[in-house]
Amino acid sequence: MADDERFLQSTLRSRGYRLTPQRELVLRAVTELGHGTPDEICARVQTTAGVNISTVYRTLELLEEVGLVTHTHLGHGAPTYHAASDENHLHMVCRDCGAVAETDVSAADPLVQRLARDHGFDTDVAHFAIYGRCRDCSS
Amino acid sequence: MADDERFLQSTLRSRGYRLTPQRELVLRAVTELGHGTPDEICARVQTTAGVNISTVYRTLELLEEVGLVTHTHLGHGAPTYHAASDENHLHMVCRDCGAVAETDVSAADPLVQRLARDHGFDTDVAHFAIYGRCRDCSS
DNA sequence: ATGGTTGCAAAGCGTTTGCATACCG
DNA sequence: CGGTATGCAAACGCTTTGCAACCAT
Repeated sequence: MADDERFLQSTLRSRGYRLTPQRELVLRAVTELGHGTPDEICARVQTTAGVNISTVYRTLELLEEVGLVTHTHLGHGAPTYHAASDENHLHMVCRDCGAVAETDVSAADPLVQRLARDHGFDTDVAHFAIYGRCRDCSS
Repeated sequence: MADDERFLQSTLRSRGYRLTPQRELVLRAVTELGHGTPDEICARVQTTAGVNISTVYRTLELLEEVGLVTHTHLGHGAPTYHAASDENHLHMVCRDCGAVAETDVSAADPLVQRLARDHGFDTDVAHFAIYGRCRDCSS
């Protein structure tokens, strides 16, 4: 049994969940893709095995609950999932061309600190994208 | 003819659009509500007249294009529209209890300036909510 | 009169759910 | 074996679209 399979199993079982082939496949797809919508993740899994889209949704929710994946909203469409092991980054989405750029979460440190101080709010900066106009579309 | 009706008419006509009763009604509903989803705006309009939900969607898109309304994503559900004349504010959404609090956009000034300097990115901070955990749910 | 605008109904996308079957532990 | 997890299909919430009738200019 591979190390990460064992890790996944213990993570799941400690919360009363079971290790299934589907759950391994979905987690592997997310990790390999880097990021993807439920649909993209499902498509990726289909290249090697059959997993139903409902199962992908249920599995992503479960993997998020146990802390192995997270999701981000880049716009009105489907959210993007990525492995929690991925370093956290901010997504900048251009309102005009739709381009998505990334930057370090530390750029938001002053905002995070201010919301903590003024409102006791514990911010997850990466959950929503930053919206605006990119350099190219500003000119 | 009322002043704001005249203003709406000139705003629309200068771009080749027409002034219709539906457009007046939708704009008034947004202004009076302060903020609302397309559905809520439609319901508000229904109290005085019949406007189809498709027309509400089309009208909100048009009013946004001409700069009279804007919308914000507070979560996975329907976006929230508000009159552009409303002062801009940030929405903080609690991941646990769902509470929505507001704060001034200036809280994000350092972030906005940094993205402008480092990436030439012109940020619309209010378009997406700030996600996290509120004071009550943090304890 | 002419072309933008509306209402309606149907289709669309992304997601959730009920239920019988399958299979993990 | 007991109960969780899956696949399937149907329903769901929100939004867009095609089209004929309507109406602002």
